[in-house]
Amino acid sequence: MMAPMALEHAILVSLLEQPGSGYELARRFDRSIGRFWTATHQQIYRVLKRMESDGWVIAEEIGQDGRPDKRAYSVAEAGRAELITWLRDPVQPEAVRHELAVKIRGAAFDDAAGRAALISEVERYRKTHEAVLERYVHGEGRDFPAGTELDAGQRLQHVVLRGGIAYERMLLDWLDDVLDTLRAL
Amino acid sequence: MMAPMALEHAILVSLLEQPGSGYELARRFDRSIGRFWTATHQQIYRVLKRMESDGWVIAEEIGQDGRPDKRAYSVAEAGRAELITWLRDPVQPEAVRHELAVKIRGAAFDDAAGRAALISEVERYRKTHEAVLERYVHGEGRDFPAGTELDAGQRLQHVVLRGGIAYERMLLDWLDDVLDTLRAL
DNA sequence: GGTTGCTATGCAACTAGTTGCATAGCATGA
DNA sequence: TCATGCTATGCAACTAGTTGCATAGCAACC
Repeated sequence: MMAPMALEHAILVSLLEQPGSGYELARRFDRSIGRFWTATHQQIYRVLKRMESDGWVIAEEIGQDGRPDKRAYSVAEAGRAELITWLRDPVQPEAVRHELAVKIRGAAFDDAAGRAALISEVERYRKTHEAVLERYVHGEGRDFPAGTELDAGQRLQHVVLRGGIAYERMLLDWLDDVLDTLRAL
Repeated sequence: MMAPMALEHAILVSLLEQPGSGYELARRFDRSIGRFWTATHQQIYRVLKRMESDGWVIAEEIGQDGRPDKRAYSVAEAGRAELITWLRDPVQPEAVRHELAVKIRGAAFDDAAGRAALISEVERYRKTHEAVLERYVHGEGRDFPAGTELDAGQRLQHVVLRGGIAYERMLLDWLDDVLDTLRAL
């Protein structure tokens, strides 16, 4: 049945790192995991139901004080086996979707006002990514301080974070190049 | 009606750069445009039909010698107006989907054989991106030789290509980091 | 005369992901 | 007591994209 369905596998990895409820997963998908996979809470709940009925995960109702009850999920043996099979499949070539690049090439067909608007937009976009980089670098200093012994899982998390940092730095440099190019038109 | 539907807009940009048939567009989406937006020929034909019935593009049947006839599309006024409106909308925050990063974090839950398989896979992945970078650099030398006068459209195409090159270089460096990390586990 | 292969277009069924909405528990403060 | 806001879960309708398949023109080669 082919290889896709990466959301399921991202959830398996996250639940293996730390079991949790759909709500907690949704919040992780807004932070750490969200760096390389995104999903809404609706989709997460839907997929968790399917994974539960496939026997990949096990749910446990947990009563809580001072807040609503929750269903905490953890990975079952079948889920772990599925993950390991998937890990050994080749990586799918990724579907590129870079809207900003489309807009930059599209700017050739807009007038001076449109190009000015695009410059503002690129500046705004750059600011949001500056903030993202700052957040990553801060997280790196907090979670992986120099000179600390790290286990395998932490070293793998760290190398993925370094990828995010490298990406954001590359992006900021390129956005400067874009701004120079747009201003020189 | 919100802002998404970027495929339509990528097609508009491509047809403004150069009118052409669905087949020709599909080939461009395998090369230049494919650098920042992907689509299958089935989807392109489907979307072109919709764009035609919305009056964004105009089709012309062209009889050809030595090969089947084709329907050549060009952008209508309504399509150009739509593109310009879209260009001025804010860029949507992109949905990140980085399967390899999921697999790297997942490797913490696999055994030595699984990590060895991942190393091979990363090496293979690295080779394909080496080839991509080479292709980009070659294309840059061919299309944008140093010291040439470029018009606005070409300068914009060039800066987008530079982004692709910067991305691939960053990626190759990071993959080396990943390989070092995996081997040191 | 048949096969292979590129050009050219498309339908149908499916999967994945988005958007809008709804419900409910419980705490805090006005 | 009412409003606000966070925790927590979910349904329904929709849009976008994928996959598998089908058809046909025409050239070149065997």
